[in-house]
Amino acid sequence: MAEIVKSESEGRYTPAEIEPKWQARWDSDPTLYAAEAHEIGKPKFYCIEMLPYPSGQLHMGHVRNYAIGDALARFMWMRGANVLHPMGWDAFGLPAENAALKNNTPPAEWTLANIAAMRQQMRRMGLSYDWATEVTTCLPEYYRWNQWFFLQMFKAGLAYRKKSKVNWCSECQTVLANEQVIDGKCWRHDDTLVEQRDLTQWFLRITKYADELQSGLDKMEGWPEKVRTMQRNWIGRSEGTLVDFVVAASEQSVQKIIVFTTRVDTIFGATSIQLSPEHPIAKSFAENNPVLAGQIEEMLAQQKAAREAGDLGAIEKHGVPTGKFAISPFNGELLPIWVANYILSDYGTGAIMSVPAHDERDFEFATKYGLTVRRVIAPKKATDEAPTLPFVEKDDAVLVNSGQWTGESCAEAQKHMAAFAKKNKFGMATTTYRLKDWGVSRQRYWGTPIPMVYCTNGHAGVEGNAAVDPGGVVALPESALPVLLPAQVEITQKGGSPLGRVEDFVNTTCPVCGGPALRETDTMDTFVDSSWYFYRYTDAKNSAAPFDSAKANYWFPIDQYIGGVEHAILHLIYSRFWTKVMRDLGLINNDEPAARLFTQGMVIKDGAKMSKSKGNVVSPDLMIERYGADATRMYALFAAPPDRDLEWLEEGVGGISRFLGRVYRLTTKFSEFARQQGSETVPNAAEAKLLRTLHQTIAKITEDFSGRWHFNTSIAAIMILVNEIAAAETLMDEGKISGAVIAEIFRSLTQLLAPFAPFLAAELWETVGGEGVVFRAAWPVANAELAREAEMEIPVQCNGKLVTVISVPAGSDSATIQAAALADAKVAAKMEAKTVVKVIVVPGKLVNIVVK
RNA sequence: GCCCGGAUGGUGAAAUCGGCAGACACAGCGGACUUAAAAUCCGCAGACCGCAAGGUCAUGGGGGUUCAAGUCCCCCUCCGGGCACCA
Repeated sequence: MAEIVKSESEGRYTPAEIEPKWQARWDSDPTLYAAEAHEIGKPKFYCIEMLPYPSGQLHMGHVRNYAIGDALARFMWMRGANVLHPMGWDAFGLPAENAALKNNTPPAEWTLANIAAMRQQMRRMGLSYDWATEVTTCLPEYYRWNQWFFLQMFKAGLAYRKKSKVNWCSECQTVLANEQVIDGKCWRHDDTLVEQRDLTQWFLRITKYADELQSGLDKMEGWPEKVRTMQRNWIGRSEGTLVDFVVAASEQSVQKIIVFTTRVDTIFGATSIQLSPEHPIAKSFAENNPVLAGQIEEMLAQQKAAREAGDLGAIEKHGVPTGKFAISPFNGELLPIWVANYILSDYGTGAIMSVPAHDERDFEFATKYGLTVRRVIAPKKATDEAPTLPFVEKDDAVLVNSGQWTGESCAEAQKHMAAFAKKNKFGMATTTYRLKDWGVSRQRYWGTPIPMVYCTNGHAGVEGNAAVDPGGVVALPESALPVLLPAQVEITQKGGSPLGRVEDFVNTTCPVCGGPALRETDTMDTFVDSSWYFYRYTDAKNSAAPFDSAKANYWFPIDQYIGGVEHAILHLIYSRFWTKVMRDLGLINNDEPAARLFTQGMVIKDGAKMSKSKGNVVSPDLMIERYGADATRMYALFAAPPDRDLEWLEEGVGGISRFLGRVYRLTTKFSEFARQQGSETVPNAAEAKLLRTLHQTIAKITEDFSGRWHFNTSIAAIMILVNEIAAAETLMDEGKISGAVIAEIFRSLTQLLAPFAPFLAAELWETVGGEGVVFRAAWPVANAELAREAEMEIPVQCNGKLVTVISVPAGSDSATIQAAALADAKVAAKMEAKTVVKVIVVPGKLVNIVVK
């Protein structure tokens, strides 16, 4: 064996030198992180982290998100997959306009400068993105396809205009989608109450897919249950029955009140009909009844106020009788018609049947106004006392006092009664949703122009408000795309769409008649941009189509999508919708965008989410400067499992940095041996021990990547390995560990580190003489034989309490273990003067001796 | 109100299938090296009692199942998140 050359002058670990060196090398090789041709025959792996808004600065939440995705992408490369790992910029949005106001910089300039800065930060982090596929949503080469999709949806009847109540944020000076209103406040301004305004706006018909969006969730096993639950709640599917109640003695034509109920089985217990104050029939009753009209106005005002306060539930229930009656089609009974402030016009039909005996709210209301309460549901098992009202159970309950349905279970009766209603043409089973169509118009500048014009010649058949809509709505032909966003725009907070003040933009010609026309001056919600961006990654330079279907079909669905849970309702529902639309347009084959979704936890400092307002922001740049990118990202993976919140402790980053320094020192010190291709010999005890830990570590990390993603324990395992190598340092110095073993240990260690600390791994791979790029070197395979322990430590308990730990040869059977346990001196002492009742031996785990 | 998470040392956490609770770190304490400090290395460390050997108590609380419970079952508390007069 060669003499060990000790190098006491080995260099210190200096990430500030190592990292820029490798960063420059990687930058100069555009193929390094590029996906390969589809024909390559490798399994594909599409790994994406959610694209950031280019605010100008990466924050720790980004670092954590990208550290997870980057580790996975690198691991998959090392496992031989064809990996697509792209990055892009969600570049339209209000902050650019705010910055423009503040700094007098055009939004485009501000945004592109931020992108350049953040791209550089990402490089500094050592993230493995294929920049050739970069997507920037504010560039015409991208947003022209938003416009193209909008035209396809318009043609398909999925994009339409309507006047309706919309959410208005006075701070943003724009309309918000329902999904952007959080507890009655703006998603960007949590101190700004959202107002309700009547405006004519563009909507996308997401409700057409409500059923599929809901049912698809059941099959999405690769998504967190939490996200699926949130989406289920949001879509709010509800199965029930529509029932027509005819207004008795209608003077004019027959008036029908259509009621939606999920409990048609309780209909014999209905003792009144309650209308929403906006209900057309309520309004018709008010026409000749000024008192009622005034009361309805009051209730409308209450609802508006409550809606804006974000707490509809807080309204005190209040109603007024109209003096009119409706006929129950099931028993011909006359029910008084009321108008009530707790009935919402935008859910169900805006009218309910009130069943006080079997509904909490109806009971409260009936009690307040002294309305009749009639019991029509009873527990299946008769009890001495009737249950207290309201009795809302429907399982193990049956109908009473309900005509021919008396005695049926609630579930049976619901089916039979809906069928009866349908047969007799006064109702039917139906499904309603809480989900509303997606309002996409924004009265802002920095977004995708909507490719529609209004012809001043007013083509026939188009409805519209003349003030807003001077003429007919005309879609531009595809050849007119892109509708470019004008560069010179005065940004003010004055309200109204900024584009409306750009005359060159507004005035155009009608593509149908050639006459003068006005352009739509609203822009699209930025969530349109992010609804399909990951398809564009697969063919980012395509100027003839949003993407090539063959390419998208190769890569989709996304194998792993990683991001924050804050997008559970917004981006993650919109992009599922967009996927289904694209599928129905024949562009793609997949029904869902992502096979697996992972939502990482937040980064916390001093017990609160990092934010400027709390002053607890830690800058990634500062961490990189002090400890290096490797230590920074490795800490983000080490400090907590990825799905939990992570407390940022700078001392912890220092600890990781020291650990990496130890790895660096040991590896460089023994690099001469690591370069040797030693011949296989039978390992001695110390060698076997090192190899055992190594192969256990390989097995553990490989498993962590494929299942639990608990990278904190993966990194802990690497630390254990390094601690053991350090403990064997003297033996290595003395030549008692063969060069072949040293080579295997250090090479594998370098590879195990590669997904977590890529800069150091690249440096050490060179040091140990590894061939090619470490991120493409085949991931080490755990050798079960080498990983096996020779001896097993078996705890011995007496009545469940630990007495001692014995050591037996690995693989010993129960009898051997039991004999060894009973032979132990400490065990014998414990059992003195006692009777052994039972001995439990779990091979490989423990022995428990039960004594009396 | 309904639905999803979560609660383990001074701190972040580990225990993957019911089998030694606290791996791996951070902070702390002690020591080596140093004129000194930093860096590095070695060691100690759940709480309580005890000089020690050792013992007792401990995974938010209370019950239960089991030879054995952080882990399973029942009830409760607190924290985070989602939905909510949704008929």
